[in-house]
Amino acid sequence: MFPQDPFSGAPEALVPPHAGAPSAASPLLANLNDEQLAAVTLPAGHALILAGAGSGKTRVLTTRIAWLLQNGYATPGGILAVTFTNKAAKEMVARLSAMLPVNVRGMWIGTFHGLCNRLLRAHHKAAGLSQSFQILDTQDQLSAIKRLCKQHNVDDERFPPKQLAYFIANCKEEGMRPGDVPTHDSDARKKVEFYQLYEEQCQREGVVDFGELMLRSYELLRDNDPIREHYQRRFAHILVDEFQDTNKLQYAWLKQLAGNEVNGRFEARGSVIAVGDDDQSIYAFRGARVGNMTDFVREFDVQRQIKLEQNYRSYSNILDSANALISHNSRRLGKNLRTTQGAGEPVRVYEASSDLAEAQWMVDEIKQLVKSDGFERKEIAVLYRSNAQSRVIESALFNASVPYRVYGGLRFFERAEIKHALAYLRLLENPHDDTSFSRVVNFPPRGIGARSIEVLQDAARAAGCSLHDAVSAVPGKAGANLGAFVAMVDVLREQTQGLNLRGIIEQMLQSSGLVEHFRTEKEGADRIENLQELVNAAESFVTQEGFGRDAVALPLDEHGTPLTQSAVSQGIDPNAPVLDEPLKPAVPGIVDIDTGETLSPLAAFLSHAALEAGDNQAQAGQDAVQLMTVHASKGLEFDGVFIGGLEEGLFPHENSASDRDGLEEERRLMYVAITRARKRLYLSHSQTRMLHGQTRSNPKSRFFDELPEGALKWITPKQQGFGSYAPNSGAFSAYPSSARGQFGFKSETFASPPVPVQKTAPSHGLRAGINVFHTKFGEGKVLAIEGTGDDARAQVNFPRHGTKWLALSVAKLTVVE
DNA sequence: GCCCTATTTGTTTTT
DNA sequence: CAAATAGGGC
Repeated sequence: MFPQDPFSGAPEALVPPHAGAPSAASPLLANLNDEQLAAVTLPAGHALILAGAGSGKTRVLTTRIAWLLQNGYATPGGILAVTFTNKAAKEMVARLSAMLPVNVRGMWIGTFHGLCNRLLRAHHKAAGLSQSFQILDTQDQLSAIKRLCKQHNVDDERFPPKQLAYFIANCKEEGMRPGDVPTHDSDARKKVEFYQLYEEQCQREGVVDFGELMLRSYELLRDNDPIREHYQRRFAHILVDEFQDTNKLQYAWLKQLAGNEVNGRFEARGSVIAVGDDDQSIYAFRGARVGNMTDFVREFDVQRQIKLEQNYRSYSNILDSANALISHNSRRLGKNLRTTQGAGEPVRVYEASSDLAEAQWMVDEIKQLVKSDGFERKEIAVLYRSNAQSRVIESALFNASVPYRVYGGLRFFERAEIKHALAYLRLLENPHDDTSFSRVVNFPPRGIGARSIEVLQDAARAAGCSLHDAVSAVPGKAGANLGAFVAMVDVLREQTQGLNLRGIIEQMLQSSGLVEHFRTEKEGADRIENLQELVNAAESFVTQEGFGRDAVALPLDEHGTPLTQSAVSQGIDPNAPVLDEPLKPAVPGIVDIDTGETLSPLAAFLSHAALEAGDNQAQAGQDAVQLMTVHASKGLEFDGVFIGGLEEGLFPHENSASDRDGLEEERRLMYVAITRARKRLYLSHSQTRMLHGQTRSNPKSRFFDELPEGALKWITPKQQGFGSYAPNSGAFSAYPSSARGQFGFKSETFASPPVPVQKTAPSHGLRAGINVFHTKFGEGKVLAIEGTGDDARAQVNFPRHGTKWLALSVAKLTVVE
């Protein structure tokens, strides 16, 4: 029944006797349906769980882990759970700790890249890396590539840096080193050559990109028998979330952890449970391979497949629509969602005359939902295929004074000032990180221009060393300036020895001159605020998230002695599992459980910053309508969902509609969008749409033809002369009577339709400190005013777009009270 | 070395 | 239409 010895270290008797037949009624298993119960209590062995949208996938995954622990089938150290996003990983940890009083830190729960990072830090020598290697994010990678292009005079007409970055990432996802890439033509040869150069540069600088993180740890496992054996023995239970999104390399990585290839046949040791939904695979465009699901079944000789088809989310009109739509895809694993909820409201479909009218219709319906049906605004989402569509909707929502929140955009650790600060910190850890060096060598400006840097780069290349080491070879004034910079960083490194993370960052902010620089710069106020926020982020990283899942920071008893896991458990819950794993005492710094090697708090924080870009800080927490792309909505659910722009060329998108695979992915995307809705679903398309500055008119999406007529209700637009829905007829000049005022008018005067652009504003009513709204940038705070009349300019800080100078004669600014 | 203007180029996105 | 970038001028 159990082909391998899956519960390594556990006596055979502990293996549960049957699937789906738990012995005792455990509170853990309460309220699970049969399918879910079967999945949670699967016996040892590999399994594929096809989890439809809204079928309680995360719950099954976490309950499975808790069940294994509680019944002693596994110890925390024996569990590896891998997800794609930090959000999903966090969610899993949170739910798990709510279920069990177990120290979740012993478990390896995280993203693919997070776990790879952990693996590489623990075994950096075997992986050929320094322990303090830095992680390049996409931005860093691109600038590293641009630097390399310049150095080698690569023709960026023929080989745009972006394309090279894409090429390299692709090769790595396919598991190919430069030597493995086929070179048919001279272009391919050139690219591979460049790939090789890039690899050498990264190795020299001690940095790895995201793809490298995966590939390097894959190779580590593949080529190092003792390490692979160790982890294979250790991780008796491997659980993979969103399996349909794994790429080739990630699957290969999992196989390394799960077992060995013997005579061309894969023999697994541990027990792998893959959870996924082929119908929700929407990332093929970046290398995800749905085919991994069928490969998994074949190569792991999967005996058990469970389909979770019971949907707990949506009414049947919504679900029927989703089912009908997705049935038009070929090559599915086959799955049909069902619900016990009633039909619910029909799916409303609206045909608008223009994108403006469409947005206005959405706003009207949203207001209706909130007012008459008692929907919370944050339970209503507007989904669209591409980000460009959000603008009209934002503006319509704004004009109707409906609070909203847009997802997507710059995230915290991606902000320029934060990246500068991080670059300084990285130089403390690793002076040879040339990407970081280049980023801050002249920021704040210290008279080191492009010319000086060129000389330095030539010197570095000639000597085959890092920019840092080449500084002494640069003569003259340029050399002196460079020397001063390097000396500053070196002094800073000395000064911060022994300081805690907070101290290090604060000292860095001073010594680097960053704070000083932004203080003198007019737009600097909020940047300084962000830098302060970085200190806070570091602080909370150290304390609460506490070296987080990586640390062995144990709760202490009253004598300050670390508690063992079983003591912790017993102290909290008499029914808790007894897990007598010996634990190491809490130490400052991260202790890898296996190697005992420590990583400095700073190094840990830096990888955290690279691996988790942070939230895009929009005004969170408010009861606001949620705007996002369909991609971003995956995994979320809302009471009411609007899907706009359902036109040929847009959704399905023209760039994807040419081949069948592309079209099927678009259809899955639509499927994901539909299944986000719990109670109400609204679909719309428009006869005309502004795109790239041109009005285009596209026929309505073919997806409409694939939905069941019976579940739909077509709404004919109201007959309207120059009515409120006609474009440019005033739909957007009706300013709200509530909290906002048109710029240049006193708040009482809104009712009269103001013109969006106020040419002359003798007393414009703007002053530093008040909040304004801009149709593009959203809400922001006025920092300064300059000039008068037509020349008047205002400096405004927008949370999502940074600080801008806006000419008041041009910018559409509205005062927010 | 910085700032301003002309040109270009427009999916989806996480790590 | 509008953001990002490249190149020219100071």
